[in-house]
Amino acid sequence: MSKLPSLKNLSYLLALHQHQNFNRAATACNVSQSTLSSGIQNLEEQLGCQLIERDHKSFLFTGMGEEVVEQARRILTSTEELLYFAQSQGKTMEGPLRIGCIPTIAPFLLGDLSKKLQRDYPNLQLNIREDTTTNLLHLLRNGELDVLVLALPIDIQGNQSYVLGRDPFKLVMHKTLAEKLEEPVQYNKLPDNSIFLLEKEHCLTGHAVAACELADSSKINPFTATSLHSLVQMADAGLGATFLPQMAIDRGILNGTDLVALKPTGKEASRDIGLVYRPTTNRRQTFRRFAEVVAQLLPEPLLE
Amino acid sequence: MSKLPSLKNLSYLLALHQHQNFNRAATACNVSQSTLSSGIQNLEEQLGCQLIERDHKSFLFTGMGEEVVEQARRILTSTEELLYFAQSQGKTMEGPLRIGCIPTIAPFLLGDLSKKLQRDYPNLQLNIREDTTTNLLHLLRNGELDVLVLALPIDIQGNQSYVLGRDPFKLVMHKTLAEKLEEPVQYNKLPDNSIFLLEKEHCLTGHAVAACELADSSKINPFTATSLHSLVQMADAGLGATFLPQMAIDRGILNGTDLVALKPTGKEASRDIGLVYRPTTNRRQTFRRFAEVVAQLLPEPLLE
DNA sequence: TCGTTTAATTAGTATTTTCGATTATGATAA
DNA sequence: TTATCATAATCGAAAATACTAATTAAACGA
Repeated sequence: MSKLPSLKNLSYLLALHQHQNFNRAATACNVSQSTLSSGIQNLEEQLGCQLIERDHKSFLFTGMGEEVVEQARRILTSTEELLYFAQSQGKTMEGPLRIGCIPTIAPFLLGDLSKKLQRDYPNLQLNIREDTTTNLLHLLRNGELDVLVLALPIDIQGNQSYVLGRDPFKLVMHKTLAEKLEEPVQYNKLPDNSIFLLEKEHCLTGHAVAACELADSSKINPFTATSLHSLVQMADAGLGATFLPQMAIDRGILNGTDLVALKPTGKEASRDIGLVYRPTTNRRQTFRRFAEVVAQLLPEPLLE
Repeated sequence: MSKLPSLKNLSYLLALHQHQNFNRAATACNVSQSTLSSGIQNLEEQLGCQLIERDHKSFLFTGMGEEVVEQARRILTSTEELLYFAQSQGKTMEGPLRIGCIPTIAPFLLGDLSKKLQRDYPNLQLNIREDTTTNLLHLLRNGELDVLVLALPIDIQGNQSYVLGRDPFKLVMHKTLAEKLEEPVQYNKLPDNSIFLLEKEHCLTGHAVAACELADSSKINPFTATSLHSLVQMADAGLGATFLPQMAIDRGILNGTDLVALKPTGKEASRDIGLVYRPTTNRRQTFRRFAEVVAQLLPEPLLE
């Protein structure tokens, strides 16, 4: 069996991929350009295939090169995790914690969360990324994030997860519109096209439609918003109603508006908030503790 | 950030864990005992924690040492996979393929399968392990196997899977017992304690009970068998009936007996045969092609 | 007590890695 | 056109490291 590529050379490859320039990559690695250059050549020789195409002056990663980069990133991440795990003697709630969170949770959770975590666990270094579910899962897979706070259920693609709590949906509309309605609101009392939702990239939309038994799509306005705040503004302008998560309402998203929140139809009109992490992690203890802290900030904590 | 541990030292640690002896481990690594010894010490220093307890003469892995071994095994496996992937230029159906298979599938599949694979893909080196579902999943996780052929549904623990085909259950009994029965067999026509099953370690048992709607446990004999062949012998001796997968019957497990196979109750009286692999694999193409070959050998192939 | 087996240690050697300087190539500006 | 700049590859010397053989020290069994 031929010799394994060295982690050092793999990290050179990653740096080169990131900086797309030998000198800058070398600087980032704290080595000379020649070291990095020969490291890459070495790697290509060991792997027996071309990773980058050199066309004098510049270069380009080959398809294989890109694949190797992906794989190498995972290997290096695992090794870094091993190192950190051992160095911290497996202690919980220490070291960097890279959290991914979706846009319909992040603004209503992370403020209080990071305040609390920084107070109670000063050795925990938080690093937060807000993005769509799909992108976050990709970053998790590649080891660029440690743990995700998402709305479930979703396809977690080979990761592990558990539910932290429930976040009820409320039907939000201008108070003048709400006057003649009683809870739970029957959607057929609403005019057609009067319910506004987020773009379908946001899982909130799907979850709300499912949980609130909003089968009658004629009530849904085809115009979609890009954020909860624009939904609020549209509703406040009297254009119609919308669904908002209780979390957002609790953090005052309706303050200064003339909107009221009503209970919608659907006996489980809520979304689940859950934690997702790689099955190969060695930080389950930390994630568990983290989960408990997050759960305390949810409208309906649900953690055995 | 401190320096990453080297793959070499990690492999020394794995060898030591495997051989539990510095000399033998060193020999296995093709290095001298002193090299391995200092490699381990080096590693302990880098990781900043004790991995093995030395009590003069002998040694013992610490808890942390065991954890590090687990993690290191994954890292090395990934790196080996990367190496092989690159060296084979990502070609499919080449190189070693380490297959795990359960005892109620293996004997009726692997003969034909390996013959076929060796003929069509001479560059594929098969390596087959037969064990229980639980053990196979553990070996898969640790990178000691590449792909599993199992009966689904089961908890695949963060792995990925798909179904290859269906394998119907048949109720097998002595022909004299079968004379007065009609298909599908109503279990209440059978005497109490007359159905023999495998030990509960075999998932076949659970699958059969569920799929064949065998709720009435008074029919099940508490004595359990350890292999399908002993079930056959017990049934042939007239002790009672049993469930066998169609695969086994097709490969002639009833030859030379006075047993007949009847259709049992249950509108989906069958188990699914599926493939399981790590989500981080880079050999999906190979697994897919492999799956197609396996599917062709199943009673009811089911692969889109 | 002596010989055996074990892992750690030591000192010398071999190998690998790294750097700085240099070269070669193309792009850009004068 | 020529000079200048930026890029990546190459080369030889220096530094760091990995490795070995021989030795030590401790434990065990005959």
